[in-house]
Amino acid sequence: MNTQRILEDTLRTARQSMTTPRQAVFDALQHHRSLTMRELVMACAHINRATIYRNVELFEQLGIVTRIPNGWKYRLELGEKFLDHHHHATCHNCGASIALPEDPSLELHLNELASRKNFKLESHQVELLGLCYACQT
Amino acid sequence: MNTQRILEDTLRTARQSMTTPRQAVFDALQHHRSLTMRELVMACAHINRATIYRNVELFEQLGIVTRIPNGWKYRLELGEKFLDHHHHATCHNCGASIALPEDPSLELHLNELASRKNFKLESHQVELLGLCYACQT
DNA sequence: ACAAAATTGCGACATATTTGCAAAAATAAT
DNA sequence: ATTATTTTTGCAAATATGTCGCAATTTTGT
Repeated sequence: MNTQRILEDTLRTARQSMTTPRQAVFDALQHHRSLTMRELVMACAHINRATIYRNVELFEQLGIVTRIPNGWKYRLELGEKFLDHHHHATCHNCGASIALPEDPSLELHLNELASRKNFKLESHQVELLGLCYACQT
Repeated sequence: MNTQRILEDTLRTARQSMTTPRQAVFDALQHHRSLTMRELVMACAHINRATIYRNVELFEQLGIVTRIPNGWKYRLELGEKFLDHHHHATCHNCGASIALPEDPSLELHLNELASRKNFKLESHQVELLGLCYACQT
């Protein structure tokens, strides 16, 4: 099933309208792997900033978009409906955000950690911080 | 060794002065387990906001303070000089930040994940998101 | 107690995010 | 296809968060 279809279905199911700004936000994220809020606003020229913020929040609730930690800020990425679950490493020299391969055993591990505290796990974030290969010279 | 002593030694070793604002920031964090920046500013009444920001940054570099992820924001906590390394779960109903027990095998796991990508790991953040026990009713 | 060095407070600025509300667009009904 | 209803947008202003230069104050080393 193509991504456009998933987007439309997700919105319809949640009884939300499909609008030009929403399409623009989605397109920008689809074309750029990940963006900061600022970059997203620039990528969606002509669309009001407040509208973008509101739609990012909506998309996050619907699982269309995920905020990934990046230092003490965050970046935006399409959610698991579109991209496989994964984590990121942030290079604190060049700032790059590197996608890490899926690791099922890590997921199991976190599930177990949560259940030991009677915590009902719904999602999680892992961020590795250090130096990417290129910056290790 | 008591915490006050560790604080003073850490500052002295780094050739930084011990001042009233720095003591206040440290005390606030020691008494409240974790605080948002806003809460810290309120807890340190009479101390200038810019000074608090500057000292938090200094403390972070010296390992006195750590920023822990809390949704897409962060909270401040004393660092590993004072508290054992641990992660947190955030309840997205009541907002509570729950400290999780140390888990050495999780640490190993993350080290391995990093080395598979030739990434030089210096630190990491793990945040579980979901419902705390009290909010699961 | 003194001089040198480090730190603070202030006020202004920059950036990020949120809000109320009237206008515009999308959806549902006819 | 047009109209009525509901949702969403744009705007402008408010709030929040973080940063900066610099003179005044505090701390440190002698």
